[in-house]
Amino acid sequence: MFSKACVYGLRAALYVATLDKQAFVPIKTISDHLDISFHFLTKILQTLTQHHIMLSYRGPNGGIALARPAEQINAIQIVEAIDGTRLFSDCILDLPGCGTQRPCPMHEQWSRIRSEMKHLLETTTLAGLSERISQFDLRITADEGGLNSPGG
Amino acid sequence: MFSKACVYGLRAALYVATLDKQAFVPIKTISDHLDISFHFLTKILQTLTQHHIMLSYRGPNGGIALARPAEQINAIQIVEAIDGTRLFSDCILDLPGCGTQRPCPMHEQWSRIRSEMKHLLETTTLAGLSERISQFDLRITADEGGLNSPGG
DNA sequence: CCATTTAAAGACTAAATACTCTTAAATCTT
DNA sequence: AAGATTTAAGAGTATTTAGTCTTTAAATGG
Repeated sequence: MFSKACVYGLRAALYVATLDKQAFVPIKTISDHLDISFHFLTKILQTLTQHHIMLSYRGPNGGIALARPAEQINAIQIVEAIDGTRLFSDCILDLPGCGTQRPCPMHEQWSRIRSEMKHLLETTTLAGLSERISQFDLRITADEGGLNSPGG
Repeated sequence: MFSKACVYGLRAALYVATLDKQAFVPIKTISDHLDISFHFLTKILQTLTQHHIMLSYRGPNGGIALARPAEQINAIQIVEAIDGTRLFSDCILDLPGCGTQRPCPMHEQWSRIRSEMKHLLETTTLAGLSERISQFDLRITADEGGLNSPGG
């Protein structure tokens, strides 16, 4: 579905959102918590800062932070920054120029699914996800329990 | 979304369905029409014959054919044969064991989309697609017009 | 100014995907 | 039996994605 980089980007951004601090969070802290390769995550977050979704700051007390309130960052911004927009535009049979003018036989049906997928990602904000996490003790790590569990 | 192999497999199976013949169609014919690498397509169709979705026959007048009526082959059978079932089971945040028991914060919403996607592929038969193609002169090739256009 | 902490940048390696090529095996025609 | 046609099988190559490692640059604190 999404690339690994995209999934890691989503998880990392969401993790920062759950901390709900003004301070910069070191990437090492995030990579440790989410069990993602530090160097790989650094690259992914570089992309997000280049797309003005996150801010970075070097040196002691540096790290990364959300570029704006979590209410104003939605999943699709992250997905499109990392994986591009092709997922939401390409024909499922990969035919160039497929559209209402010259549709493939699955165009109509697939467009519907794609729109719903896009709509979901557009209406899913980091704030919403973060709230859901704290409310139901959901998890964004690969470990056993929720964020508030021992070890989490 | 789907791998190239999967997309080619779908296109090839659909192409065979549109021919609506009992005869075996040489893979070369299909690869020429759909502009897919012959050797690559051969491998993909091998997978489909191994999954009993298509039949193959060697030698002159040989080729491949649908293993059963086009009404009984749906898109999901082809997708799962080539790309596996992970697309319809994996967590969107790639968390192991994500499910109703230990959901990730997107689990509920994503499951809905995934179900719709799966349902669409389950109810999309080669017969249905084939009918749509002939009815509206839709295309499964990368060329300009529909199947009945000059050159098609 | 120097050591330390942090991200940025870029080269490098590994694995997965997307092909290509060669040989073998089955089948048909003559 | 010989030769042509076709898929099967498997090795080989290319490209993309994933991940590692090293060096550089920015910022802080002493």
